Amino acid sequence: MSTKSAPTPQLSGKYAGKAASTRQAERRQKLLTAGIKLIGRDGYTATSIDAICHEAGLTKRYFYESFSNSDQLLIESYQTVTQEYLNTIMLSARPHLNDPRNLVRAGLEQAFRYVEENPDKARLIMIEAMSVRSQLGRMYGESYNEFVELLVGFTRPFLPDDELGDVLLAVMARGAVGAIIHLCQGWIATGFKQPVHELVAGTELIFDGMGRVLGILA
Amino acid sequence: MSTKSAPTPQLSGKYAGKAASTRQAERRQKLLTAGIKLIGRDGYTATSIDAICHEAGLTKRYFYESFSNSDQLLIESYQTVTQEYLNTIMLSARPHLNDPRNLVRAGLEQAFRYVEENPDKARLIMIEAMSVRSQLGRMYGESYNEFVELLVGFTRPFLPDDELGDVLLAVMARGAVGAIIHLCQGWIATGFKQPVHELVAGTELIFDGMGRVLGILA
DNA sequence: TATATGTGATACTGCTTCGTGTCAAATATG
DNA sequence: CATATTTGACACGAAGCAGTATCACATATA
Repeated sequence: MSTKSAPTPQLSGKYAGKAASTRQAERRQKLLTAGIKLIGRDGYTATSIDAICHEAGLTKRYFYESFSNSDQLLIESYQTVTQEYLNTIMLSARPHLNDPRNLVRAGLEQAFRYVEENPDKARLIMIEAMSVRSQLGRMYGESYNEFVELLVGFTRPFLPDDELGDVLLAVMARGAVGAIIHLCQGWIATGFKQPVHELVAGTELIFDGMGRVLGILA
Repeated sequence: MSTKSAPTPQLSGKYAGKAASTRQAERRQKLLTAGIKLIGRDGYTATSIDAICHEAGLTKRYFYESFSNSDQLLIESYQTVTQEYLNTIMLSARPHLNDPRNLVRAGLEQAFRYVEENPDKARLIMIEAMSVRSQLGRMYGESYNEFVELLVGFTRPFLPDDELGDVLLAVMARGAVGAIIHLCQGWIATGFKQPVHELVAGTELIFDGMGRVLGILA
């Protein structure tokens, strides 16, 4: 009983041909995907942990293996989708880094198009995330500011040396982000009735005005 | 037993010196006030009907006398507070109806000041209302558009005959509302750290730019 | 005083969800 | 084949809340 006492502890054994860490990562990903889908489609408060597990084809045990509660999943979902959203906008804008007007237009078009093509994800990051934002004001200062940083980053190269002040520039950028988000929220809530080009054109005019104030455009 | 069968039904009797309808209206108002306070302070999902009744000094029976469920109360609270919010802004702006710059400044100052002075109410209409907005997209098209109408109404007198198109004007106005709301949301979430004058100044610049685009300002 | 209605406190049912625990089947190792 | 771990299905207790009902007390009218 002593010689064989520890019967080959077999830590991190394989199963289904995959290592334990791999399996766990896959489960986590499944839960995240399921959470994004259900929370975005049905709303955060209407989505139970059981429902997410069912959608993911797993059981609750594995939910608590990867997340401590449903807030955690919402936060992670929010960050994941927000990152994806910003990436697609950046990719659309990047080809026009030297032309402010086309830069704005390309970015805005993608900002709205993504919402139309991914309504659940958009609902998640633009509407449902508020449920937890009220509890975690931090998120507002973290993941969300990336959007603002993106905007300021695109703008700065065109700025004259006027020195308007970083504070005011930041406020304007946050306001611009708010304009886009708010228009998307209304768009989602009314079933995407308004054509995308109208939203883009109107938002372009707002950016146009800010460009003039900043001394970038005529 | 038949002559006195209907024992003086005594419909709508008095109590505590007040008519039945008066008493009921007072109870309803108490519940509304309590709901605004608690939902704004603790969040919609964290506020139970029992808690609202306790805060109002009433019992559940009277909650269901005036509202069919908690969603109803949230909607009514939202509409009440939104109306109050718009009224204070209008009152602040009205003295400057002939001067666009001061009109904008006065309106914006009040828009932010109200939030700082009534954080619970602001949280209610700018953050918690989203909880039910996702289910009732209608609200977005009703009570909320009053804000947009307010803005367009203030703007129209200054518009040249350029005819930019009502559609684009509406999109711009909704975007401007979104900018303000979004800035307020962030401001609330970060505990009102940023001084109000910075928010006003930055937002003023956005409106300034829109004014130029619309041909109102130089 | 007697009766009817308004009021407040509280109990109760039914439902849902969370978070944890149990147990048998499936898959690995020796 | 024997043993250990992983997995899935499900059960269970605790808690919270919605919505309704009950009962004693307060206030009105006759």
